Amino acid sequence: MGRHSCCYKQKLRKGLWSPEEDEKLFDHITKHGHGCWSSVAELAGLQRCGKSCRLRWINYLRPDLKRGTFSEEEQRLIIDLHAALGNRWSQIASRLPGRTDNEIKNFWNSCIKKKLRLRSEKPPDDELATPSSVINNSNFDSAASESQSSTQNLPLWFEQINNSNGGDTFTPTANLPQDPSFQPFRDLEGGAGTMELQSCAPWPALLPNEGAEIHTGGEPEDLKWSEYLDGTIRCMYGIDKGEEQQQQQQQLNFWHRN
DNA sequence: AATAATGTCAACCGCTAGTAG
DNA sequence: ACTACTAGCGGTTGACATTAT
Repeated sequence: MGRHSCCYKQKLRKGLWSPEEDEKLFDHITKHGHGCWSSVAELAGLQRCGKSCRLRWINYLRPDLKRGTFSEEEQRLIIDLHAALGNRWSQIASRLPGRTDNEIKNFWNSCIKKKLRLRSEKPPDDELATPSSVINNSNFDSAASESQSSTQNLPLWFEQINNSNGGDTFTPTANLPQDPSFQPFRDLEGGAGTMELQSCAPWPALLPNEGAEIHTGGEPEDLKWSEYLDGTIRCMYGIDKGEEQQQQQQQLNFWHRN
């Protein structure tokens, strides 16, 4: 299977949509529906490929879209859903009416990524840093079950960063590493593409699976943020590949019942 | 005020899955 | 079974806006 055929077509417009193009597309779809996307552009009198029209409709023109920043409730939901589903943005978006997968993905990659980065880069306050021995599974069990079963509470690490305004007033409260050169992942000897989540990782307040292996499929320096976060969250919540589908199904069943 | 650095977000790219012929 | 095509997805890019120096 090759590329989408429209990619080969010449003289099609790319880049930002003009108000006139938006109007043409909106008018056409509200009157006739989109039908086959590849024919929408032509029928609407647009020099665009069908793929571009579809994206513009889904991400911007759809009348049921919600605008503006994410509410706290939505943020909670995104974090919970990402913990359960990983980078399945479309599935996450399907649980947030009026929000698009693109929007959620952008939110995650800018806002939450930044918060995590801040968290991992801030040197710990000596009096607040807690040795890894404080971490224990009983702490995690209650927090993890709370996080997974409820959308009422943000994970502690997120609350801490969120409340810090991302500025100089940041005051970590739990489990930060003493060593500023601390790296959350370390190589396992002889295991290419395999890393271990260090104890006392800088972002979560509680770690369930200290020492759990994370298979990244690449060298540490090649680790992408999505993999980094996904691996982190899997480790935090004790989600292994085998159980993941089952958990996802249970979660979906729960949602469908409610 | 000018420039650089950083953040945000719309849009594109490349891929897979599904489907019709 | 195979091919051609579309829909949809997640990753990435790049233009523009904002903030820092």
